[in-house]
Amino acid sequence: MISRYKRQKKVMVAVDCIILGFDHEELKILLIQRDFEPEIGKWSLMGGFLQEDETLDDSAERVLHRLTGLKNVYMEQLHSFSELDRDPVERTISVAYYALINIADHDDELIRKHSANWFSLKEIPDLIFDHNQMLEMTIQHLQHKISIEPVGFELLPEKFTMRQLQKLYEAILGQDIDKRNFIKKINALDILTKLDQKDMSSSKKGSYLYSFNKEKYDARTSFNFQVNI
Amino acid sequence: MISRYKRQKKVMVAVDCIILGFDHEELKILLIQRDFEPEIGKWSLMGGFLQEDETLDDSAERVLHRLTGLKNVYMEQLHSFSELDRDPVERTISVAYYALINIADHDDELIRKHSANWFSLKEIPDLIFDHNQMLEMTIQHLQHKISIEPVGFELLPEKFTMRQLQKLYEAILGQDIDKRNFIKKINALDILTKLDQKDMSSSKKGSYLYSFNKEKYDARTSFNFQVNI
DNA sequence: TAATTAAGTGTAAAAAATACATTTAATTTA
DNA sequence: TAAATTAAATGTATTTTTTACACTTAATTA
Repeated sequence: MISRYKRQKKVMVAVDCIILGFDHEELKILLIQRDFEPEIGKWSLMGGFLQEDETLDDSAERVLHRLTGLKNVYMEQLHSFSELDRDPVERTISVAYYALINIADHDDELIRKHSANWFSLKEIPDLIFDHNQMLEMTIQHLQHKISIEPVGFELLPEKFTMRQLQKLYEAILGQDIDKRNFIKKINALDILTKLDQKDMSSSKKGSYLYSFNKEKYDARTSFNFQVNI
Repeated sequence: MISRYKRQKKVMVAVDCIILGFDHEELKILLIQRDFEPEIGKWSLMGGFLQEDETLDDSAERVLHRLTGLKNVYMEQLHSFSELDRDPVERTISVAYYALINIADHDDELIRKHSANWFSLKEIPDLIFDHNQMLEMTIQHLQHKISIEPVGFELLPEKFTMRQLQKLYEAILGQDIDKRNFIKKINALDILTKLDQKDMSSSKKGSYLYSFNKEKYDARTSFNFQVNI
């Protein structure tokens, strides 16, 4: 009976990474310019093929590491894409992952080597295959995810100002938020540590720096953005 | 350069279906007893291999149809599983889908033919491979999903009572809900049509039947269970 | 020392969530 | 035929959360 498997066709499996960062109060995505066919010269997500000795998670981490030099980054599987003609060369299904990184941490050298570039979400070029669709799905997912988990901090440096945090939420949600209500809500969550340091770069007065307090977060019984019926 | 693809190994891709129904105030899952190796005799999700001429969605629909006789059912991709040894016969990645069906609609004949059975979520047997994990992930996902989309109606007959709807929410969320508050909240959503008919099977007084009103739902600007920051 | 700039702060009103118990409509039983 | 039974149907007061909205503060620069 084990021979049943033998009769089945195998397919190519790729992994594509939606790598997001936050810079100058904007969400940005890291794209590479392809130096190989098909679609040479066009912009694309960083991707790679699933190897025999790795899981999809492994594979996505490998792809991310190759472009950014980063490991142990927040990364999640998004969705698998399988339209028959999505890749014109050969039937390939692609499993998309998204990564949230502190944009300051990436390796500039590697990015240059891959002809990669950070793009603001407002000026995304035409990407190859179904990569625009993957990006759109990621943003939708992230808008939702941020209301149920504090994933935003993955995109910030360890120390950040309230303004930075608010601008990040605004960038992800695509809408302005009232400053006083935002601070009230964040404080109510009780997941930040207010530091004694100030960031002096943005104003004369300076603004206090905060850090995400994982202990406080883990101590919560629930993350209070959730919905009740 | 196109030859790059040629050097890549292909893998087996399977699709597994988590088929959920609602009966006797309980969430149930449809499992099959395997009549082939490996793990012959053990309970398992219904699955199949991705064919060359179909997308993953197509494949999942085919698998669902083979076991239930149903088409055009609510079904969504859940997650792709890829542990190296998840299938002992051969490296196989599996893309899990979940389907929500009206349990009365399935084809009994087909179910018998596949030695399939409905199991209450409280008495799930040990399943093959990582199928228990797939089921757990589905339930978690569904608990979340139901707070942002009215997917529950997929599990009910076209006409249902408020009590049925409440018991369904309770079954999915795993907690009791106050009857008055539940009705208040559902009515506030304004997505039901109250029918003139009563269901007389459950009480002497009878209880009014309702149907999901898709027009009303689509007319909403937002589904009000969502979260704000 | 006056002007500038972003940071930091509070309150009142509205909306939503929660806790909670009695009445109603029909059938069954005495 | 009256009384008992059963599940359906319904409302209100309290608490919590969300929203709208504008002035003061702390430092630097002119």
